[in-house]
Amino acid sequence: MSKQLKELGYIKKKCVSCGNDFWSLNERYTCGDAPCDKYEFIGNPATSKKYDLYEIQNVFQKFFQQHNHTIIPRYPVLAKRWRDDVFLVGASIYNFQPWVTSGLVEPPANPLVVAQPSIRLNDVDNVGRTGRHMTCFTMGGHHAFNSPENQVYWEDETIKYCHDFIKHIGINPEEISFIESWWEGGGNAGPCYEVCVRGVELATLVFIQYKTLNDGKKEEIPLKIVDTGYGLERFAWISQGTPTAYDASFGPVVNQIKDLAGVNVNQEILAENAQVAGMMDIETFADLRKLREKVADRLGISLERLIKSAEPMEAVYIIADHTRCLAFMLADGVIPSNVKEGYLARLVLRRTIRFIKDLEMDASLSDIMQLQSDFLANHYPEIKNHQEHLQEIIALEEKRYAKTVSKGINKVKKTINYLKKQNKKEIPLDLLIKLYDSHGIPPETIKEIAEDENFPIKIPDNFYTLVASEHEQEIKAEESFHLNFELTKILFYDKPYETKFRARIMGSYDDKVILDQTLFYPEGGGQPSDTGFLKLNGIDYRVTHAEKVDDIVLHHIDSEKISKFEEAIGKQIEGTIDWQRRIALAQNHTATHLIVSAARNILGDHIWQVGAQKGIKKSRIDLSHYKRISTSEANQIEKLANHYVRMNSKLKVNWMNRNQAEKKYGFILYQGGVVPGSKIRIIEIPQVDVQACAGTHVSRTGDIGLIKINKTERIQDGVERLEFSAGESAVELMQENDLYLSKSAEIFKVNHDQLPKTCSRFFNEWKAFKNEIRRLKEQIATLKTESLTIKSIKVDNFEVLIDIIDADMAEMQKIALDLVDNKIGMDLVIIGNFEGKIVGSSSKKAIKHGFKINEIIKESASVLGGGGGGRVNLAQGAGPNIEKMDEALDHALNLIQK
RNA sequence: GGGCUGGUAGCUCAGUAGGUAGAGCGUCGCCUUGGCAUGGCGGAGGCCCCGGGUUCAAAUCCCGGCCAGUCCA
Repeated sequence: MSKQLKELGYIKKKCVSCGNDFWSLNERYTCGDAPCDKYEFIGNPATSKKYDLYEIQNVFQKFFQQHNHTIIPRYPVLAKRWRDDVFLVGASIYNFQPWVTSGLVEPPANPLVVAQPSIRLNDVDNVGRTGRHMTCFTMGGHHAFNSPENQVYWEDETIKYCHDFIKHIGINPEEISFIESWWEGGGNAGPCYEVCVRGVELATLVFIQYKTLNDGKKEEIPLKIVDTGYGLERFAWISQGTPTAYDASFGPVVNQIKDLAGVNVNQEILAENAQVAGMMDIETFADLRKLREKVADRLGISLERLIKSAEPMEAVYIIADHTRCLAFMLADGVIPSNVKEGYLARLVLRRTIRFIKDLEMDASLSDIMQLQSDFLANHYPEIKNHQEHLQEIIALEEKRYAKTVSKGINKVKKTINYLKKQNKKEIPLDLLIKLYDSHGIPPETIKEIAEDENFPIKIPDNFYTLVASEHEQEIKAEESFHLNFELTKILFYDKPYETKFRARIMGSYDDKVILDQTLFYPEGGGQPSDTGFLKLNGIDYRVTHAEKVDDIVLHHIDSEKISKFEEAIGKQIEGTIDWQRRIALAQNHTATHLIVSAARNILGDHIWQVGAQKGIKKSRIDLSHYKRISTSEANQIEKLANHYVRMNSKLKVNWMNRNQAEKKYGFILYQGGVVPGSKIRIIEIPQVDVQACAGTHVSRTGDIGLIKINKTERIQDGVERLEFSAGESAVELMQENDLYLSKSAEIFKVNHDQLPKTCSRFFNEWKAFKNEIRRLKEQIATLKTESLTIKSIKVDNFEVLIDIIDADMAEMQKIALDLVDNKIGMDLVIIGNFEGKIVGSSSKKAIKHGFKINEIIKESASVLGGGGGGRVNLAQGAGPNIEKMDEALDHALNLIQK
C-alpha cells in the first residue's frame, strides 16, 4: 500500500494470532491490538510525561496547527443542528456530513484539525466495566478534503503525521503497529489503518474514497477525504498508565464520586480487571460474565467476591462517564424526552440515577452533575454558561423518574398479587416485557421486588433484544424521480412584491407544468405554495399547487387541461399569483421568526424551533422546552413578538457562503431546519433574529400588523407547540374569541369580566341541585314504597309483588330494593312504569332458592321489544312497546310460577 | 415516526362477563378526654377527561380528540 511506511522503515507482517496484515519497525509477531496483545502500559506509562486529557488535546491540536492545519472549534454534540439523519455526533467527520463530504460545500478550512466530543451509546453496557468504553469521548481528527482541483494530502502524509505525532509525545515509534483494514460507514468506504501501541488502538486513519451504493457495490467519489480519529482519552490513558481510561480522563471527578459514595478500591482487582478487559472483545452484555469469570480465575477468588469488589467501583466510573456525557448533551441543547435524542438523554440520565441508588449515595444527580460541570467548565466555558438551565432540567428529571419508579413498584406489586391469586408460580415473560415496554420498569427492578414478595422470576439473557424485536418494522423507501429540465429561474426573491410575470413553457410532468422562470413559491420550509393562474392563449388556467424537485418548480394544473400546455412548449405565458395568499403567508412566516426569538428571550436560549407549519388563517410552531409553557409565559411571548412588530425593522436578506454565515452567526441559523446548499439565504431581523430561510417574508416587521397566540399544546415530551395567527387573521381570531365570550356572557346576562365568576357559580349550583334531586328522589322512592298498597301474591312460599307505578328508573331501583329487604319482606318484586322501563329485585331467600331475577327481567323486557338484565338481586330492562307492559308483567309472573 | 399503558372523591387507587359508583388517606361534625396522641360513630365531597357511536342500559365496548406515562427507531 503505502510507500511512506517503507520509507520510515516499517515492514509488513502477518499477525500470528488474528492473521491481519500489519506494519511495524521492529520484529514482532502479533498485530499490537487487543486481544492479540495485552495492555502493556497499566502501571507502566508509555511516555515519560503524563498528559491529562486537556493537555493532550492541546498538544494534538498544536501539533497539527504547526503542520499547516487550521484549528476549528468543536461542534455541538446535537447533530440535528446541521443534519437530520442522525441524532448525535459520533465522530469528528459527522461535522462535515453531508454538505462538505458530498462536495456541495467548501470545508471551513482545509486541512483542519478538531477535538470533537463524540457520543456513542451502542456500547453503553460496557462502560465502566472494560476500562476503555465511554459514552462520550474526544475524537481528535485531522481532515483533508481532496478535490480534483485541490489535492491537499493523502495516505503518505497522514501516516507520517501519525508516526511523528506519536513520537512527538514521547512514545518510541518501535512500539507502533499499523494494521491494514477496511472501513465502512455513513454510506462511504475506504481503506484504513488502525494504529496501536502496547495493546490499545490509539487512532484510526481512514481514506474515504468510495460511496456505498444500494446494491453494496462501491463507486469512486470525486472528493477523497482523509478521515482520522485519535482517541484522545486513550492517549491520556497510555501516558498515565492508570488502571482505566476514566481515571486518566476525568480522574478528579472519579475521585470525588468515590469519596462521596465511600467506595474502597482494591487496586489489585482493578488493575487485573483492566488487563483482562483489554484482552477480551467485549461486544455484548452476555460476554461480561465471561470477563468476570476470567478475572476471578486469574486472581484466584470466587466470582461473587469479584463482583462484590468490582461493582461499586464500576458504578463510580459509570456515574462519572454518564454525567460527562449528559453535560455535553444538555449544554448543547438536548431536552430529555420520550422521543429522538431526548430519549437518549433520558436513557443515560436514568441509568445514572440507578447507579447512584445502587451505591446508596446521599448525593443526588444534581450534586454530581455540579462536580462534573465544574470540572468540564475549566475547558468548556459553554457548559458553565448553561449551568442554571442544566440544573433545572436535572432536578425536574429526577422528580419525574422518582414518580415513574414508585408507580412502577406499585404496578409490579399489584401484578404479583394478581398472579398469586391466579395460582401462577412466576411472572410470564410477556408480562415482564410489557412492564418494561409500557411502564419503563427494568426487569432488574422487577426482580428485586419479586424477591421481596417471595415470587420467583427468570430474566432471559436476551431480554432487551426481545423487547427490540417487538418493535421491528419495515422502513419504507421513498420513491424519487428525476427531471430532465433546466433549473427554474426563481423570481420571487428579487421581486418580492410582484404578482405577474412572463415565462416560457419548458414542458410538463404528469399534470405539472414546468416554466423557465416563475414567481410561484413552491412548498418548502413549512411554507405552503403560492396559487394563481397561468394565462395561455388568452385563457387562465388555475395553478392549485407548486412544488420543487431538484430546483425545478412544478406548477400543478387541472389534469384535463395539461395537454394545452404540452402542445404549447416553447410558448410564452403570463402568470399571476394570488397576492392575498402570498402576503398572508409572508406575514405568518416572518411572525414565526419573531415568535421563536421572543420565546428564546422569555424562556431561555435552550429554546429551539423543531418544526413549523405556516398557514393563512393559522400557523403553528414547535419549540423544544422541558416543561409546559404557562399562560403567563405565552402572554409575555406574545407581547414581545408584537413589540418586535411595532419596531418595524427592515428585514435584511442576503445570500451568503455557508461557512462564512456559520462563522458569523453560528448554528442558530438553522432554527428553521436543515438548509441545503453551499450558498444559503440569510434572513436577518436586526437585533431580533437571524435564520437561514428560503421562505417569503414581509419587508418590514410592521407589515405583519398583529400576532395573536391562540393556544399552546404539548405535542410530545420536551416539545411545545404554539398556535398563532398573524395579520388580518389575527384580528379575525380575536374577533372570533370575542364572539365566544359575548355569546357566553349573553346566556348568563352578565358582562365579560363577570363570566368566570358566574360560570363557577352556575356550575356549583348545578352540582348542588343535582345532589338535592338525588336526595329528593330517594325520599320520594321511600314515600312511594310506604304508600304502595302491597298487593302481593303468594307463590309457593314466596311473597311476589308485581305492579305498575309512576316512577323513573332510579326511583324504581330504590323501591324494588326497599321492598325485598327485611322490613317489608317481599321476595320477588317486578315493577314497570309508563315509559316502558321495568325493574326487578329478589330477596336473599329467593336467590338461594334459585330464582334469577335478571333472567326473568330479560325475558319480560323482550315482550316490550327491548332487552334487559342485571344481577340476581337487582335487574332492569326496557323496551319501546309501552302498551305491552301488562303482558310483560304477566309473562314475568308466569315465569315465577313455573 | 411507530407501538403499548393510563385518565374514577382533595390525594393514592379498586371497580376484568356492560346492570345500585367504591376503599384508604385527607376534610368536616359528634362522642371518648382536664388537654393532647389516639379510638369510635356519622356527614359532605364524583360532568367516572372531552365529543361521537353501539345498546333497553356505557365508568366499562367501538371511533375521534385532549392530557399524562413508557418503549423502540
